[in-house]
Amino acid sequence: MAKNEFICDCNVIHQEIVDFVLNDFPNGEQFNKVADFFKILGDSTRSKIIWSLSKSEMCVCDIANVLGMSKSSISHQLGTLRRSNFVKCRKDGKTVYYSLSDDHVKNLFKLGFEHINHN
Amino acid sequence: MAKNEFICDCNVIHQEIVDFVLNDFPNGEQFNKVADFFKILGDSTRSKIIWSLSKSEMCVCDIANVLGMSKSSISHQLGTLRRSNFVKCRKDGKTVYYSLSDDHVKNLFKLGFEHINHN
DNA sequence: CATATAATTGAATATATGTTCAATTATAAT
DNA sequence: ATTATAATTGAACATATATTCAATTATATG
Repeated sequence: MAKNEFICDCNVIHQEIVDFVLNDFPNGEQFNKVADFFKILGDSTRSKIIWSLSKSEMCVCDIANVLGMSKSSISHQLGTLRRSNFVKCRKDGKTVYYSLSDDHVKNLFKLGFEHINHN
Repeated sequence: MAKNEFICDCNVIHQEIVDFVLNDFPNGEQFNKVADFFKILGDSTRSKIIWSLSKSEMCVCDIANVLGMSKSSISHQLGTLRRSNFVKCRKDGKTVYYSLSDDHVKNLFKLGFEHINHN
């Protein structure tokens, strides 16, 4: 009994195509990682933060003012961005300054912007 | 009264930085579009579908078999991908064949994969 | 026409996620 | 020490989203 029968009630499975695609199919963990990576960019608040930091290093308060949002929500999002290595921070007295981790993110983000303005 | 006072309880706002960043800040709609764009890629099921379609045109049933998921859930996700123009489809009899809309998506997706394998 | 099947759809459910609010931490200043 | 403030944190809440299930549509075939 083919494993297909558990999943599908079709007769027209193109087995050779299924096999071809499955042949070098990355493992699930790979897909989770890519998805998690893109997910970070998939929120307008975070994308505004990334845009802002691509212009200048900023403290939490600056970002809150630019976005017109509470410091708390910005801080939560910065935490998310920090944990997924999109941004880094340095502390100076009571103030914490954030900046983009590297240009890689900046470039990919720009590609996204180009994309939406092209279509 | 500065508009800041509504948002922030800080004294150390760097007004010149805030102004500089606000100077050519895209409107909210732009950020929504970019975020929505990345959000589509930010799900492992959809990223598996995109990977699969980057290998070959496939019918719904083929994809369900490759991913080991129900036809219904795949069809729902294909609907999402179709509505946001990531994939296109053609009908042949009872079968619907899906493929990627263009190489742009494919390339951006590959960048994501490269990214996670570099860090 | 009646039946079979590939695919879609809508409703329901469960889970994930973003923001708010209140409390807390860490640092500076008096 | 006490007070003030920039930032973080956890819990609660509301919203968004992915999958399942059942029903339906569209096409092909006997």
